[in-house]
Amino acid sequence: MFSKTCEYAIRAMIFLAQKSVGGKRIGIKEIAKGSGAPEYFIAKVMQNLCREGLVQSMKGPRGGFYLSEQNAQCSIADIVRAVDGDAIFTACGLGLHQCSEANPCPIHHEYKGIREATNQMLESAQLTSFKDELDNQKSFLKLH
Amino acid sequence: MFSKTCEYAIRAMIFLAQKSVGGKRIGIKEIAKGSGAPEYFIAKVMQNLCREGLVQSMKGPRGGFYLSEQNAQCSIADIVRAVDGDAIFTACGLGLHQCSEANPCPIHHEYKGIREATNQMLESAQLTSFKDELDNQKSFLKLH
DNA sequence: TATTCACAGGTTTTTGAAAACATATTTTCA
DNA sequence: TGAAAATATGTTTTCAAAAACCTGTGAATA
Repeated sequence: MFSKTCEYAIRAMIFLAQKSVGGKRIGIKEIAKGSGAPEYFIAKVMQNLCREGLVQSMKGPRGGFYLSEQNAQCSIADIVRAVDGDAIFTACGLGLHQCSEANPCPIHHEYKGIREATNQMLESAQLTSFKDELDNQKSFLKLH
Repeated sequence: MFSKTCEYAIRAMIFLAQKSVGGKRIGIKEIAKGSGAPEYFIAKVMQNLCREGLVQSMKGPRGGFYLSEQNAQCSIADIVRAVDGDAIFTACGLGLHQCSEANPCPIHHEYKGIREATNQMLESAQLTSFKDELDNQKSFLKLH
């Protein structure tokens, strides 16, 4: 569904959503550990997300990454768009570039339904909504 | 959604479903052209599908690939399983191996709904059902 | 029965995502 | 104000999927 990079990004952002309360900064090492992603790799991904404004960062001692109030409202869909682009929201299931409503591939209409359901799911999944479940151990990011 | 290899495979099988009527054999060159896949690459994919029994083949002059009656009943899901394995039918949306009903990731329940809808769509999409639409130009495999 | 056609299948090459590394830059705080 | 901490960024390496190549093998038919 998502690229490996995107999976790392989503996990890192959810981890941040749980840990970065009140603008608290979280170091890249802790993020890497908490999201189960390679440190150097997730560092680069976080930089990109930072440049796109989905997350904030601060250098220096006691620095790290953190979420603004607005960032906490962002959805999984926002992260996916930033990392994987919008192919998942628009691309043909069979990889046909010329597939469209007017020129549908054999599974176009069926696939469209799936795609729309996926879009809606990803758009409505906000980072804020994950914190409570994680805190109450109703969901988990890693084996505990 | 699918690997590039799998997209080729699905397209090739749909192409076959349209062209191989009454057990008529279709050469690999025509399949490559008709599915828009690299010739040598799709040849290897077809061999694998043949070994798994999803398609039949015959060597020699006037040889090629063809679908048995039973093969024509096979679904997109069957092809996906043969090429990409069943990860798409079971894997966690965030790529967490330990994610399960008892140990759900933050998007587990939402994603499960999508996955089940996808499964059902792929299982019910049989090759036979595509031929008519393609013949009547209600759907297309390539730009015409 | 020999020739030719087309799939079978092993090997190699290419490509791009993923991961790792090294260095620069910025910020904090003693 | 300088040392240390932490992100920023460019470069390199690794690895697997994708693509290409080449020779082997079986079947049809003239």
